Amino acid sequence: MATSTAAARREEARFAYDAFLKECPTGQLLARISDKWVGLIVSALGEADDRSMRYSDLGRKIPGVSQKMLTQTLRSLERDGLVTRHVTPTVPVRVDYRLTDLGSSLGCLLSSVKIWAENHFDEVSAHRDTYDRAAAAS
Amino acid sequence: MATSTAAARREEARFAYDAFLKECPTGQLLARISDKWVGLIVSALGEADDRSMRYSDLGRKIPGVSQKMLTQTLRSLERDGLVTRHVTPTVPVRVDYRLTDLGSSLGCLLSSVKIWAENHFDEVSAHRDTYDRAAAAS
DNA sequence: CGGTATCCTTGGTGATACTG
DNA sequence: CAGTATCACCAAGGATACCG
Repeated sequence: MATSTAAARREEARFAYDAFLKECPTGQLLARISDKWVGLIVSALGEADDRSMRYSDLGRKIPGVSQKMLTQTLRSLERDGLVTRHVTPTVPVRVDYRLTDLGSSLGCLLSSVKIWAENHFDEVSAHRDTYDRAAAAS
Repeated sequence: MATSTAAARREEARFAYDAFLKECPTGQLLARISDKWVGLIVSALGEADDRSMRYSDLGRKIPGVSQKMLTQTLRSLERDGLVTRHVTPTVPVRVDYRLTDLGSSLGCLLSSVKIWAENHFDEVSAHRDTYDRAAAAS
């Protein structure tokens, strides 16, 4: 029936997208890396002394992150082999997360992006003002 | 009143977060750069011959992107001065988006990240398998 | 301290249709 | 062709409370 046209097309589109993801896994990985929290966590870890930090220190260093996202992101990073999780079974448990060599290599790139952001922020800001003023003048 | 404790705390937290954004605009910019579509669009544009592409070519080159997201992302990039929008008023209107020098400098960094993703994908994949097998063995 | 489980809101995202 | 506008949806993300 024609009633299922939209649904069918939708399913088809989703299938095509999934197929794309399988054929182009790089895009998948790139999307993961391009995650907001991944960038912040990895660069925070990269700036740390020993490339390692405690869970709560990370939470403090990255304002605005919830426990959930912190844990979730760290888990996925651990799964991807970018960080390692070291548990010290003292009385108050201590957990450290440390960048692996793989993670460090990514960390270098991400911190260069971060540095770019720092260096060009005022420039971007100026462009925004210009753009907004032009829009307001309409 | 005690009844508004949760709401108050929430508002306070939001305020603190906004304050953070103002004090640390770099994070804001970093979050914007770390957008999924920003990465894909900028690197697509960076790989183009003249660093410029037509709207519909971009849509075709980046599978899975909707018109909405494409337009929206391009607008924000234009606002930030990373791309320019050039309209050729022919009969079927032709619109080209081109990376600015600022955008190109970011494009270099993002494509290095993309290259990293390509080079290390199998490594990450291997880590994932190991991790998943360990989890399944529990 | 370092999580996990639960609920709930928000907004990102896509489908559709319409304009110039 | 290149948008804009609207709706509808679902999953990401945050708040909260509870374990080890």
